[in-house]
Amino acid sequence: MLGTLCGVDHHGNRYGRSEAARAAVLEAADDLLVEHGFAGLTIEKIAARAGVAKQTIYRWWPSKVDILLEAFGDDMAEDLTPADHGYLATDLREHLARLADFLTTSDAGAVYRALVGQAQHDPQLATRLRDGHLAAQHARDRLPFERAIARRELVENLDVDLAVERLVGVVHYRVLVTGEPVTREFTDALVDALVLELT
Amino acid sequence: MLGTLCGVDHHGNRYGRSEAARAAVLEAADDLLVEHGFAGLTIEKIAARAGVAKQTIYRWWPSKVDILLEAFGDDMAEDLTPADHGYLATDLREHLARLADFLTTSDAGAVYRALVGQAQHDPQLATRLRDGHLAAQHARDRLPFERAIARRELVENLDVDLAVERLVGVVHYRVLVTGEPVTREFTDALVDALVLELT
Amino acid sequence: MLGTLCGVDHHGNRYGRSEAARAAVLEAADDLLVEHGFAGLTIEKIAARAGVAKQTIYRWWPSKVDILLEAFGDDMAEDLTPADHGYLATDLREHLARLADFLTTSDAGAVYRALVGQAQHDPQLATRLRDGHLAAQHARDRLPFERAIARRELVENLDVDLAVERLVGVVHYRVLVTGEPVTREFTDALVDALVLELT
Amino acid sequence: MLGTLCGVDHHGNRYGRSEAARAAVLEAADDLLVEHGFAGLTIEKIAARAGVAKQTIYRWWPSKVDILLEAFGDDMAEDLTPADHGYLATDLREHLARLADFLTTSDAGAVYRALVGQAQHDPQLATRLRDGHLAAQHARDRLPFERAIARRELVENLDVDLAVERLVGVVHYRVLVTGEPVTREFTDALVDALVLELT
DNA sequence: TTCTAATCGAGACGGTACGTCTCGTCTTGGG
DNA sequence: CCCAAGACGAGACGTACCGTCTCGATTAGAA
Repeated sequence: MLGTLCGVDHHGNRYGRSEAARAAVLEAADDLLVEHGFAGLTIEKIAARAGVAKQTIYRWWPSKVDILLEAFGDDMAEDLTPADHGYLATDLREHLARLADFLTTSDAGAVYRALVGQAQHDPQLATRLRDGHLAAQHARDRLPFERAIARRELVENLDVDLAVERLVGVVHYRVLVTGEPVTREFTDALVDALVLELT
Repeated sequence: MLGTLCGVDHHGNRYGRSEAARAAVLEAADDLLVEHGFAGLTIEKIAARAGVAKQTIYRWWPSKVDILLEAFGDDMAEDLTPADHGYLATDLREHLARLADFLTTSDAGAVYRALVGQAQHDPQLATRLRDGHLAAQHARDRLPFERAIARRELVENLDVDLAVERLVGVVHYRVLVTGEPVTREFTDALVDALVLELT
Repeated sequence: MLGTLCGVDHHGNRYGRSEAARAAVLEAADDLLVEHGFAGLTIEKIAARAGVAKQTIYRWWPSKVDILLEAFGDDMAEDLTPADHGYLATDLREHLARLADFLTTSDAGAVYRALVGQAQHDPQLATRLRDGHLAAQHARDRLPFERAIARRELVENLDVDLAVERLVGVVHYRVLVTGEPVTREFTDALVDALVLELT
Repeated sequence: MLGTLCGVDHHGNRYGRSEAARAAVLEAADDLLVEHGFAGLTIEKIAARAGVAKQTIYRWWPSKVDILLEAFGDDMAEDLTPADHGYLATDLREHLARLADFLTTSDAGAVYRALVGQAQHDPQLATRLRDGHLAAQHARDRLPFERAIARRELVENLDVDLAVERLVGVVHYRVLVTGEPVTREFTDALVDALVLELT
């Protein structure tokens, strides 16, 4: 949030930027990405759609991926924080199903896939994505395991990072590489196999 | 190979294309991708670097990803066909280590990552990539498991596809998403956990 | 003239530029200058009006004044070459009336006035205008006097340059500075006074 | 003059405008015109150079030519009021020499040339220039002739306007169009020829 | 041997988007 | 009420590539 000075609808002043313009740009970027894909997402079209001058975009965002990063915001944290059901298997089943849903059906997931795709060509974006979002998400992904360890459901010296990657990685692979559907049956089977192995 | 008619250095004839031009384009594309990244890979620059007219490129390749796909060629099949050591664990350990090496260090791996990245923005490319290369690779990835089933090392009704994805997917996740190094220790641990679980 | 290769209607080739594009640009520039003035004459609008890409303009003309200079072309030579009536007074009367008409009513005159105006801010344009057109026009302006000297109507040691400026300069002053109409009465009076003085 | 309230150095008060800001703007405009020419004279740069907000300029001057007009002020009246020597030839020689000097060497002359140049693209400016300065100057230019008529040096029914233009116009032509130097010899010759013809 | 048709290089063409610049307007907090 | 500061919508600037086109030269099998 940019502070109380920015909430008013105005055309700019020396003490703060236009919140209306900022919101319009983010929404336009989101819409255009979903409608026309990453290639169809140009600064020119964002500006036109948002009813905003190009210069206003360049003033606040260095590139279109910065717009997407800001539009992406905290969607991941909001949608992908695992709930605590008291059982590891249940926690993981729910969480992985949510992850699959997020990646394949949500608008935020579309932005995420575009960003990860672009990160293959842009090492700087890759770094920012990892530091800004993936690290935090990884910490959230660890929670079910850590809770299970705390309640003695799992052994203490478990390699939690590896366990997380063995779930999350497989789902990502389907989404990003093979493109096969990620059904509830698939994620449940993935979780069950792992939980069976670990306990 | 395009046959004996194409090998000569010439500026055109009515029965075949210039093999020299074809090779120059593929090499220029490869070089530019490695040097300047996917964004710096333009038809204009490929033509200039290859000493070839733009029209010659457009005549034979619909887009720059087609050039990359052709440059990518059968590198994957050559580098990533699993050897048969007689033991599932050994086969998988070797294969996964090769995969990690291919993805992170080889030129072909760089092209592969660029193509997968671009496929996030280009569903048509995604389809071609899957049909043309990923399906074949998946079949090769299955070989160690199928051989283990044949020699009764594994049960017959094993979900081989799932097992493959639980190995390959995790490595891809590290390479494409988190960017963490994929060490031999990591791939061995991945294989050992799976093999222990399945046998 | 650009040679026989340029007359064909095409979209460009390595041996010549598109005459159609060139003509469209010059005509569009002329039209826009007359309609919207020099300030409303932008490369963007010329391109749009001419149905031509901006790059095509930048390829051939360094700036919009170069377009005007080319559009101006040889209009001055065509319209302002004094005829020979055998009498100094008649020659000058006709010539000065033509000059007034050219400057105040013709499209080429509008371009000329814009160029002279712009030359006040652009010394390089001033030089090109003088070397390219004004010098030649001055030579033409001298013709009636030189013919009169040849036929002994005027003395041999007459300062022809000064005489020319005393006619042409006054007309320019009205057109460029005071904006008063330049009537036939005015130009005739100007000529008569001078001729009376010289003979 | 704007009164005693305006002389103080302040950042705003409710009774009048800042004289300091006004003077800074005029001086900055003058400097920028001389240093970078008319094209380099932008409201943005004037504001930056004068240490003044753009809005302050737009509040008081509709456009940059208005600033120049105000900066131009009464320089013409001060420099170009013909003195009375008692002889037509002397009056005119002095006056025309002063005019040439004013147009070619003074700062005010540079502003004048820029304004006349811009007036070729801007009919409104042309009108204001004529009504505001040129008419008054023309009246001053007539003075030597009117004094000569009064003292019977010239006939009463002389076309004074034409006579003025035949001197002033030729000098303007050299300055604005041909760019040739306007020497004392030239102006003297011009005057002498006219005076000889009229008397 | 000459003819013919496809390919080659070169590069001009109409476009689209880029990122920068300046315009003239607006909104603000302080004097 | 004026001032500075500066964000805003607007739109032109000159550049880079896009994908299409036209051209003359090159080439080798067919006539």
